[in-house]
Amino acid sequence: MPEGPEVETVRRSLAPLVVGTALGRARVSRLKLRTPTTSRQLAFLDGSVVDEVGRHGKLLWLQVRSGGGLCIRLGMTGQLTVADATTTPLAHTHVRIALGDGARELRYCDPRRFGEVVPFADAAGLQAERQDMGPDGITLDDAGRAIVSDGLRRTGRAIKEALLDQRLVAGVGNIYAAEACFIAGLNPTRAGHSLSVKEARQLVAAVEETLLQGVARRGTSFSDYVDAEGVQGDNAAHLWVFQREGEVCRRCGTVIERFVQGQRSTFLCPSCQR
DNA sequence: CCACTCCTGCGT
DNA sequence: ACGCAGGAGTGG
Repeated sequence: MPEGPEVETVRRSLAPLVVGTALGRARVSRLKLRTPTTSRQLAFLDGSVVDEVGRHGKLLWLQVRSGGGLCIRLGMTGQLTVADATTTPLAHTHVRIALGDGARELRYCDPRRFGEVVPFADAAGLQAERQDMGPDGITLDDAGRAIVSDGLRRTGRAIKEALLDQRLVAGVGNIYAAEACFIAGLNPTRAGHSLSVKEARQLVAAVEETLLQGVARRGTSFSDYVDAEGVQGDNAAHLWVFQREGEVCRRCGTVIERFVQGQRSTFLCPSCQR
């Protein structure tokens, strides 16, 4: 569920709740996440103070003073929240880590268990988790923009599938890939190498625009997604095409179409997108 | 490149 | 009962 903007919203809402706070004991359920993690593996965090909450693409991490920490990938249904420790956790809460004096705790809930909570020992360990990711789409600089637009023009893949590849640009998922293609006026099935230089640049600009809009609206919530305080985002009401099959294009009035591309749903306006 | 897999839950 | 869901890896 969560893409870059949702993860960034979690990061921003989580940071003030945990930075400068000591982590306590971690409790992990027996049900396995995509990468299994045990309470034992998280024991080294007990007593360390959180220095930073970071993000690159859809990867989120908490770094403690020793330089170690915790990487979190939210998968499709992950929620990372801070809650009063006396409240009953949601079903499918797999990890609970006490905060400060223990009145509150950090909770990772993930019904489908496609996400993961993985410890890292030091800066090199964190770097290893970030290994194969391209530049972060929310914080692109000129060099990053060039890497992404050049990468698009070099691939024979369909542009929407290319945008979903985290090695090209990190943080774009199924919602924002479809939205970026709409904003750029490009059919998602266009091959990357069919793009002119200008079209590739427009697509990169559209990726940035849609991701930044998502952040500004605190994420897109259809069902599961909430920030660290349990608050939903407002972006769903502002989408151009995603999940709007059969509705009319907000720009031209043509009926939005849905089809399957790379085993994922894609949406487009057949008249705005060529 | 494609199909399939890991899971649960919800809407039709 | 079935199709579908915001992710990502694997194996053919």
